[in-house]
Amino acid sequence: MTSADGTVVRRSTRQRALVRELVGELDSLASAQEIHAQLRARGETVGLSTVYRTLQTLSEDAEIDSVRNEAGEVLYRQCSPQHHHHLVCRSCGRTVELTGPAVERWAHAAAEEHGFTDVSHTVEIFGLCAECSTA
Amino acid sequence: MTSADGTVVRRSTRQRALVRELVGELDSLASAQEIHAQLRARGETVGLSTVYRTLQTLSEDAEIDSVRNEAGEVLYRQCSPQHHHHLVCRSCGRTVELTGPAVERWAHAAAEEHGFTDVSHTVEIFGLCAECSTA
DNA sequence: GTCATTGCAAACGCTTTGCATCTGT
DNA sequence: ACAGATGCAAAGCGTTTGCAATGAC
Repeated sequence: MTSADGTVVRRSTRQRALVRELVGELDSLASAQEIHAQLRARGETVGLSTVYRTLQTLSEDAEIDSVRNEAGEVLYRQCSPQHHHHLVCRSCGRTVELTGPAVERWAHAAAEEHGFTDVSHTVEIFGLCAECSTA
Repeated sequence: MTSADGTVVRRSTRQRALVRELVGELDSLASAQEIHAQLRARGETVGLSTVYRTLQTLSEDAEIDSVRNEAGEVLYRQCSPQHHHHLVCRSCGRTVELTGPAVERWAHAAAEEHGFTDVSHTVEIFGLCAECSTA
């Protein structure tokens, strides 16, 4: 349901707190399955579907970011509130946040030039980080 | 296997020709399933797995481009040989090719600055095209 | 007490693969 | 004839969902 101001009501449960906490500690993008595995590794008992559902709602509520990797998996991470993009290591998942006003401008200019409205864009850079390059 | 110069050998079959032809006629991105459906609609008999495999090899051979949409499906389209990006209409699927040397430079510079190697990037702009905006 | 949330197992949708057959070379 | 290509059905894989039980409010 939704409360008076239109905000969706979310109950605070043990599972939700666990997922939020773990995502907050991440220093790289992680899939729902990895997050679930890490929680279980800590001895916590959380259902996989609960992790999926929680990550979805957290993402909807803009508490966390989600991107799709080249393999089609959805990866999550808690990020800075401002708009930005990611530099992602294909091997270890480490991420670096990038802000690129130039890219934003380019995207909007290109879109408007072709009469497009309601523009959004995706920019992801994948590569091997320094560590994974040498390993 | 591979021929002397390392190029992968591809036999020219009826199915391969059909897929290549249909993709060549596309004016928007299409999934393997859509391509398969269109071929069948024309009365052609091609197996779905053959379409998948053919699109993969065409993509490997750089004859066609592939991108993953927000739903996680892989979409294909025949494109100009040079590196470029897409401006895609969320409503009708129409695409416009964009070349943005500035973006390429930005992506590579950002990656190298952080010690990343073997860099690739994805830049997709989604919006509503002029027609779909007014409709 | 209500109703969101949970957890399991089953279902889903896209894609890949095993394997016997077919076919380009 | 050899080895790639095909097509079917089955498997894979990440993700979603139905449903009864649980727990937050």
